[in-house]
Amino acid sequence: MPGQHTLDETESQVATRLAGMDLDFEAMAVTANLFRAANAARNQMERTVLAKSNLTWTGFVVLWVAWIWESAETREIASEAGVSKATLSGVLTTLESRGLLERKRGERDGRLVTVELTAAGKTLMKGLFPEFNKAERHVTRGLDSDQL
Amino acid sequence: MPGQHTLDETESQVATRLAGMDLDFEAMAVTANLFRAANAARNQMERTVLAKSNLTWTGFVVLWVAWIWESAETREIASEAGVSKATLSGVLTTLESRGLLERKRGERDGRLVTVELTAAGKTLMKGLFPEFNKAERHVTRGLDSDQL
DNA sequence: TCAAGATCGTTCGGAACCAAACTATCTCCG
DNA sequence: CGGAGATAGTTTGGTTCCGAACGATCTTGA
Repeated sequence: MPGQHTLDETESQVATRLAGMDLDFEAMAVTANLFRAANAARNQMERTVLAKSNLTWTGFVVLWVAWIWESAETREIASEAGVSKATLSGVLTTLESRGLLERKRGERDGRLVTVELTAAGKTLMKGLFPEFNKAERHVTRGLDSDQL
Repeated sequence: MPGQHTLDETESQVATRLAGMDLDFEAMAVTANLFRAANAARNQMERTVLAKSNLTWTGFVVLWVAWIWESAETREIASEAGVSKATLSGVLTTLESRGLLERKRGERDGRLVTVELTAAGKTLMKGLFPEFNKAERHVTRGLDSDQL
């Protein structure tokens, strides 16, 4: 998990390099660890569980939101998934072309688009999610030390 | 920061939708919060501090590593930045074309490439990093509640 | 010596990602 | 009504991102 250098080496290098600056080293460490943990977890999940279904992390999250909410509006999915609407538009096109979900124009409001999983999409999530959760459990184990 | 639904609404929807499955809801919540926090922090930094210098998060991290270590080998930067070597190759090309860093072939080992900031790159980091750190401090404030 | 194998960075193809510009639709108000 | 402005999703252009395939270079062992 660490790079070429140990954490101590990095820390000492950082200390000398940034000497004399008015910095918050704790905030630095917190964000660094936050991203290290998030990145490690994401890569782990993508390589193990998700790769088998040829899904990216974002693709999975999008499917998950639509699955949980039966059907969801795009701006809601974008917000939940933490991506821009532009990105979501592309991801939806990808997933739709694989037959995992469908777009439907809003009837009351013609600007809106709602997303709904197809039968294939539902089947996929039903089988995949428990496995995903098992991996989550594995990944989060012993994570608390990194958080503090 | 939240989506269309409150956390409670989402939680209740999740509970009914996933009833009867053998799941670890705590692990689910931990990873969800981890990514929410990381994503929010990253977007915040990119929009505020980094956008002014036309840098992405990854670009900044790459510059940072090379800056701290005076000069760094690419595989080391990739590891520290949490990206693949393929990604790093592209990012280095981008940053090099902007005159912020230089690639140098290893003399002893012709396979290696070391990266070094140019004068412009050093000047940029010297001015940018304290500001970045200030934003980090702001972002990490009150984050601990999300972590637990 | 020199051929196999390991290691390093780049390239390639395809997806994710965003801001900004754009189209379509709805709402508000005169 | 009907135009001005707000809102939703898509397109565009350019960067990031990855795995796999690739050349170049080093190492190892016979």
